[in-house]
Amino acid sequence: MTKTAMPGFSPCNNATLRRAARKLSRFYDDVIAPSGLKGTQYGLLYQIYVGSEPAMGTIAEEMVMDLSALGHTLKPLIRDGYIEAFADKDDRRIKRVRLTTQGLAKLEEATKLWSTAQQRFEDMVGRQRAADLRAMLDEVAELDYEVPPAAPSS
Amino acid sequence: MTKTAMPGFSPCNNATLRRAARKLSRFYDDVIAPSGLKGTQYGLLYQIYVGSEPAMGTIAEEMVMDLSALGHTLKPLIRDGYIEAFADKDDRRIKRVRLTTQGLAKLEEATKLWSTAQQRFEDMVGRQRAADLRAMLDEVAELDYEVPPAAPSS
DNA sequence: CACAGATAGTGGTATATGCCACTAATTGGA
DNA sequence: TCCAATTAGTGGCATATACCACTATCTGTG
Repeated sequence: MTKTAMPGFSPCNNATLRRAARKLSRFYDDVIAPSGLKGTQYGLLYQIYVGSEPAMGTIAEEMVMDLSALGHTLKPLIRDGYIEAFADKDDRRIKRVRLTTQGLAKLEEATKLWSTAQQRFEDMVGRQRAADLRAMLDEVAELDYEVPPAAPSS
Repeated sequence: MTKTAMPGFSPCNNATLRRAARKLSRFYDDVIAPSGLKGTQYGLLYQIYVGSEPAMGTIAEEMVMDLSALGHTLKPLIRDGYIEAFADKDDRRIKRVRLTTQGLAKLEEATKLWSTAQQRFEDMVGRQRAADLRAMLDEVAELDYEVPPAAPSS
């Protein structure tokens, strides 16, 4: 292996993406912090808000998140009274969630903070470039990767 | 608040970035899995490899990662014998790390797998677009956000 | 030299996320 | 109708990551 001096950070798309995510998350987290929410939690509340009492599986799919991970992440929000869960009327396997009154208030409070973070970020990179970046990232999140089986012999 | 139908996933740059990171990480993780490493661990081994017995603080800075987070992440790799730590000769506060023989072998093994993931990803989005994306993400990771103090009165 | 202040890491705690094994509920046949 | 296969979530466990409080070192200055 050769130790080549790299332009930028690393040629690895994954490492680069994660690195940027760490940095940007910290920024949004810092700005949203006064509300008591983390950026991820804000996003989750928002996603639940825009959905119509979405099922957990639906949210997981939209957020490209593992279902069990979503369950774990939801817990603090339920514990703090921002979200409530209930079984679907027709299919009791399905668990739906909605914001509580308190959750909606918290979302509105956090949205004000979020706006300043969003604004500041877009002021720095440019509104259009931010939109382009999001489009590219949406695409990455939607790709159909098909991991090749290790032994496709069978 | 108005529930507007959004193009793409969410207008939030942070949520979009994290979502893409989840998806891409799972892909790289899956491909690298046969080596027993996670994508993040691979990236860390690589970073240590290209550095010259880097100090933890240096790695944390390069990876835009919290120092304590790095410490936690390093533990399994040390436990498994891929990395070893030692105190800097001149400043005993500084802890440096290097790959063990085993760690180097593992890095080489994982690099073969990583290449297929990297290749497949770039085949899907295009080599140039991937490079553009990385450049944009590098920029995001390097931005100087300056969170405004809540009470800038002083 | 002594000490206040700055630096580098550690450990604890909490959220973020994923995989796996398992349970509950539903559904599609035979 | 009844059971095998499928679907939706849960709980346990492990890594990823952050912040905070604390310890161990250095360093600059009187």
